[in-house]
Order: sequence, then C-alpha cells, then structure tokens
Amino acid sequence: MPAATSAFDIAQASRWFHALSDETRLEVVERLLSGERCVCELTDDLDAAQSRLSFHLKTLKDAGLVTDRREGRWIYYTLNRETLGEIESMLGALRRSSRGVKARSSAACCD
Amino acid sequence: MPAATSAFDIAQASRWFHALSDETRLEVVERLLSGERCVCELTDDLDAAQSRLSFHLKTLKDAGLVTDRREGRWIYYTLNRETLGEIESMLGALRRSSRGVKARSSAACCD
DNA sequence: TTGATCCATCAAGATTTCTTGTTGACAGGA
DNA sequence: TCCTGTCAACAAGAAATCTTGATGGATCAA
Repeated sequence: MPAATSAFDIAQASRWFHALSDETRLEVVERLLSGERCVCELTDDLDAAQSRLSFHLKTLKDAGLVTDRREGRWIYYTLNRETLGEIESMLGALRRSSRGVKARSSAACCD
Repeated sequence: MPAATSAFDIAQASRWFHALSDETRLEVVERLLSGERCVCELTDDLDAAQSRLSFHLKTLKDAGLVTDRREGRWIYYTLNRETLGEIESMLGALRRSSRGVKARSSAACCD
C-alpha cells in the first residue's frame, strides 16, 4: 500500500527504476524485445559471466520486469511488457499531476 | 549518439532511471509536482541535511529532471516535465517494439 | 564592513550494489 | 549410474553510491 501522503508509490517506483538503472540489465531488456531467451544465449550475446547475468536477471525478475520458464535444462526469460506499461502509466500520471498548483511567492520562502 | 545496434539509448536510459531510483530523489520530485521549491523548503519538508539534498538535486539536475533558477539568496528548483515525457515515450516505444518477432525454437537454443 | 542566510562542493566514512569464482541442484544423454 | 550442460545461490572483494560534517562563495541587511 502506498503511503497515504504520497501522490504515487515511491517504494515501488524506486524498485522499478533501480531495476532499469543498470546498463547490463537494459541490454538484457533489449535482447528480450525480440522474444524469450535462455541464460546461455544472453551470456553469449552480452559476453558476460553466467553468475553475473544470473544476478541481473534476478534483479529484473524481482522487480517484475521479466518472467522465467523452465524447459528441460534451460530457463527462458521473457520481458514483461505489462510492467513496462505500468511504469509508463505511473510516469504519465506523475507528469500530468498538480500542474495547476503554483509555487508560493518567493517572499514567503524561508522567513 | 546512441549505439548503432541499440533499439534505444541505453546510456541515456540508465542515467534517467538511476536518477529516479532513489527514494529521497523521488520525494523531491513529488514535492516539485506542486511547483518550484527552494532548497531550504525541501530541507524542511524532507527533514534532510542541506548537503544531502544538494547532492540529490545535483543528480536530478544532471539527468535533466529538474532545472534551477536563482532569485536573490535562494535557488528554486522546478520539475522538468518534458523529460518525464521523454522517458515515458521511450518506455512506450520500448514496450511496443519488436513484438512480432518470435523466439527461436528451443531445440536451437545452445547446441 | 560585518554578520547572517542560502547553497554548492569537498573529503571521509558508511552503505549498497556489482563482479568474480565456486558450489551444488537439476535435467538429460550415454 | 556416471558424466555433461544449464543455471541459481553464495561468499568475498571491488566499485559505485550515499551520508555527514566542514568549508567557502554569493547575496542581502544592518
């Protein structure tokens, strides 16, 4: 539940944005745009150690940005476009909110 | 300039998302929703040390999320809704891109 | 000029995040 | 069963980020 005083869920937002704030993770997201991938493919594509990718995939998964699915020995990761949509909506609501409220006059600032 | 192989500017995206990944900074953004604020107001509102706020405001400013303006002794920060819109657009483009391309068959994965 | 206020910047330490190498679980083939 | 490949999880070290306290510049009032 968002804090009652908040225009949006700051904790959730920071989780989402943190997940998207790392270049390695963004490259993973980019690879997943064209469909699901197993870790071994991503490892090859990004030339990254397996444990490193596993770490970043977990971060993305915990934030709800990807889902995974086992098939035999492989685990396939898929981009969760729904979450991307939620983040987009949140930003839109944020951008459009409280536009009319003006700042206080500067004279009243800190005295 | 974005990398030629990239569907979006990963470096720019990670800068934006990093700026938004911290709860203190998101609280600042929230306060700026209702109009410009000077540092002293934010310091009071968020009960944070002045140097701490200054650090976070610089981060937001460097990412293009806020602008500042001096008036006498005070410096007023304003939310840059245009940048929020750019991030929103980027997410939308990302979410809608390459939807049709299917993953390779699993048999072809890593052999 | 002197003093007070507002603020950015810096350095040092604390904390968090990321990387690397290792281990073990699980699945499938020989 | 034994071996190999795929992957998550862990620990330890490296790196980045954040917090705190101190300093100094700029502005304004007395």
